[in-house]
Amino acid sequence: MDAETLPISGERVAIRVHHWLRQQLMRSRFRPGEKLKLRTLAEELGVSPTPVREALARLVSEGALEQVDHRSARVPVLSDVRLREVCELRCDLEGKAAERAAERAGPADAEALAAIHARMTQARVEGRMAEMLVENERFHMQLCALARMPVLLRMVEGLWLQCGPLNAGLQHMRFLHRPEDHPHHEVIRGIRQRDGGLARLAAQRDITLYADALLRRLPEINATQER
Amino acid sequence: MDAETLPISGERVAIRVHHWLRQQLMRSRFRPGEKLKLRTLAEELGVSPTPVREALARLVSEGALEQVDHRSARVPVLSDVRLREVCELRCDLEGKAAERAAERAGPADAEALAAIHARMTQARVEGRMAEMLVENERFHMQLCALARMPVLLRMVEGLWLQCGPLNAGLQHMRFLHRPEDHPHHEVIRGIRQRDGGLARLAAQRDITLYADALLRRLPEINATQER
DNA sequence: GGAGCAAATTTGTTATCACAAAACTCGAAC
DNA sequence: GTTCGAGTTTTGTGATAACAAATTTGCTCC
Repeated sequence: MDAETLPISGERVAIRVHHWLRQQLMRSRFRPGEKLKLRTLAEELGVSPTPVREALARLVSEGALEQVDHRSARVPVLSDVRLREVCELRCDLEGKAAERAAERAGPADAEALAAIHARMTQARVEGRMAEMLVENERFHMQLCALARMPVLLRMVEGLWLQCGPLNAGLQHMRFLHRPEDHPHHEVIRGIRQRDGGLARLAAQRDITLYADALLRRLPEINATQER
Repeated sequence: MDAETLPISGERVAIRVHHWLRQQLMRSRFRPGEKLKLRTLAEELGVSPTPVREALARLVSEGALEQVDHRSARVPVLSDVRLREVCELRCDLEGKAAERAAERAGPADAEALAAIHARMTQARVEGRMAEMLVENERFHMQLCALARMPVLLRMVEGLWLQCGPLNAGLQHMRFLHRPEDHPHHEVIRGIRQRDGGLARLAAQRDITLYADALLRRLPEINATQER
């Protein structure tokens, strides 16, 4: 489950470091406000500072990290209004993606989506929360991929990355809804029935529920921030 | 008007190179499909390859450049469908920004916007097309800034950057509409009257007209691509 | 003249080094 | 006990060099 070491995938070291850091951010390894130190990361990964530098620069450009005092990079501390903005944009963009996906996806795509959701539910009931979060992300990204809008997909990935460090606060959260009431079910139904409006509304409801839960937890999450 | 040399602004070399490359892309200095070579750029700017590398990596992450064969970076060649997608997303996001700006901006903001548009019109009638494009970009970015949504602003900047290399094709284009019919006027009116719906529709009409004109020119623009 | 292939050159990647600025440490003074 | 400051350490930046992969060149053979 854990991967303290660099993934073998990808050829260039800088790309591998970028993926690794991305994964660590989505798994909330770093707390909001924490500074990421060049040599520390390089030493842990067994590489030189140069590719780590490139990876950090990319993450800053993607909005996953923020530059502080024009020197070091740190995990952003999301304010209440900023988290609301990210979630509002996710509603717009993922809503559009869901609608387009319903128009373009075939039956096999809908079943693949259902399979992902099933794995997610299984992980949740068995208490493997980290895995649950991974499958949830996979569900949303797969939905966006079905819309066949690569620019939109990239933007949604960026928005997810900005929320990543906060997901730790969801690990110990109670169920937001009973399994059979999960909004994903209606999303899947929208895809199956090629009902774009239904898929859009369901996706937006899913995000809204997530946002509300996160906003309630935000004060205590930010209380644990570094510095 | 021209700036072959690095801007003095910003402290770090990598940041300056990044800004410079961004500017060059918006001014269509590089053709679609052109490869950007590390040592060539570094020599031209009188710096070492290291900061140029970081700048290129950032631009790839922003979608302004694309990685080819996992090695070099090149200016993307926008297909018809991809340009449509970018413009559709611009419609959605800038439309939302215009609506929010109308709700949040004050009278002084509206006049500042009108002043930018006046400078743009002046530049256009006097044939200074490059300057016209700069002022047009300033108008749209200022509009997004008035919405006070920093995440949205960053995403719109990214979308503009992807269209930047194509703007050369607009330099020699006929007027899209008579000056008094320019959609910007209705955007400004929407801001003045705090009419979010009007501002949104006008902004979207502006983008649609731009997109249609660009799509007509796209074949000949892509015909001049490199390699 | 064109195809194939090897040498030479170009080009991107990464590690190392020197440097400057920021952060930290540790006393001393009040 | 707190504050200030000098010296040390840490940390990021950018140039350089070594290396590898890709590209180009130029020659031969058909």
